[in-house]
Amino acid sequence: MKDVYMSVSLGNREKRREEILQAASEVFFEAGYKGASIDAVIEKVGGSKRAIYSYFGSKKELFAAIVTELSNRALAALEPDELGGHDVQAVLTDFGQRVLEVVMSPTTLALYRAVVAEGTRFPELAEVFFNNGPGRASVRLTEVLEQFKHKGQIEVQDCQLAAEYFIGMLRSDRHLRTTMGLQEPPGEMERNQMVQQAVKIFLDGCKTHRNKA
Amino acid sequence: MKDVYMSVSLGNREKRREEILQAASEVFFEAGYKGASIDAVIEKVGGSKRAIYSYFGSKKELFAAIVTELSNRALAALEPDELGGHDVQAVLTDFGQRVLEVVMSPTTLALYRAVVAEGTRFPELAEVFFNNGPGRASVRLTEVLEQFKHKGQIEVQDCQLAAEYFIGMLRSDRHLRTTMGLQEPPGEMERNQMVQQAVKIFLDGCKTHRNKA
DNA sequence: ATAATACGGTAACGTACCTTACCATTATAA
DNA sequence: TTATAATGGTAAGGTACGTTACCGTATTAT
Repeated sequence: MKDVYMSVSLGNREKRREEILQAASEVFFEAGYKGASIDAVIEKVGGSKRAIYSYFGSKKELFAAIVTELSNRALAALEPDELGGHDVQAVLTDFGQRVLEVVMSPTTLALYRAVVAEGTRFPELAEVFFNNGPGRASVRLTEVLEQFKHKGQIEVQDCQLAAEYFIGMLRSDRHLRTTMGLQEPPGEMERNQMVQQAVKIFLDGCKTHRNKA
Repeated sequence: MKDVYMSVSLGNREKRREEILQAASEVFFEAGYKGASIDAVIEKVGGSKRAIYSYFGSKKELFAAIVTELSNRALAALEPDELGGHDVQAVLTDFGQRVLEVVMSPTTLALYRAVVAEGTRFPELAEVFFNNGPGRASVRLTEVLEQFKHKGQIEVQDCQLAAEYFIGMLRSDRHLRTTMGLQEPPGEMERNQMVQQAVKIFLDGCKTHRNKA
């Protein structure tokens, strides 16, 4: 009996915590850290402030929980990096599509806004977000590029810089506009076009070549 | 006498307005829109709240004035686009250095943070910032690329996309880290390296070429 | 069934802050 | 010099919000 009650109790507790976190993230993402109020969270999820303060200790910790836990989930979508192909172009295309999908997802965009806004006041959160998201991606791509470099398929001075540049191309102004709410995130078709162009420039460059390899 | 008094009075008024704007921008950039208080501005610049409300009508308008006026100034540094060279590489390098200098300047970074943070709540400001800054840059670069394309010096499908990608490379993860306060802005030497690599990849690509043009 | 315990809701405390009404002080014109 | 207008400072109104104290309720073990 005890076990059952315990597990049910814990399950509910977990579930409730999750509900609060979800509602809170919506409020924080919409209003910003300072603009968000505990009352608004309660209005969304029901219950009382007392609950929030028992699950999370303070507004600050609630925000921290949102950023760290949502960052971890966003990371997950980028983690299963098989990338086992042998063709540079195919690997880059696949990787690019995945990056773009993650980066342009509403949750990631909201997280990005929040972290940029509060990064200077919550440096630990900025680090968590960066290491889980963009950092992880560029580290992984750097490794991949190193491999191709050793195999002689690409020529590049600094693989890390190159990796960051490839990802930077993908982000580009489109990400900026989307972040600022000036444009909707691209759909799958558009994302594919973006990736294709990026891969092409990244591999072949723009300069006119008389003798193609 | 009247003229003198008038001009002095107006000059002071302009000067005072500028002082308030300066102090206010520091406060807003440090604390964020919601976190900034008129009292904090007064503590920095002296005088009384009454003054702020007579120069600007409200907190919102004060913020709007900061974003629009500082955006305009940031633009100025990117405006004198001679770019008259005939060598693609030289033109891109020059352009890249200027972009990077502007983009990584403390003021631009602070503006960027503020606009990303509040963009969804102040869409007009996001538009002003974008059109004065990043938008202007990519429009200008697009024109330049079109020229080189017609001259046959570069091959590229979509010049606008290419332009955005070049600028995206320059921004890259470094801009992200700097924006979030995880890293200091690059110095001139580092910026030059960044530009150099970006130009190289943008023009030549990374793929190994057996027959160089 | 009853005592003990944890959980959740209400209400209040204290603070911070935008905004404005009111007053003093200074500048301007006759 | 004196009347008038405008500018700048003080203080208060009104609201919003993070946090916690207090109390009722439900849950658990004897």
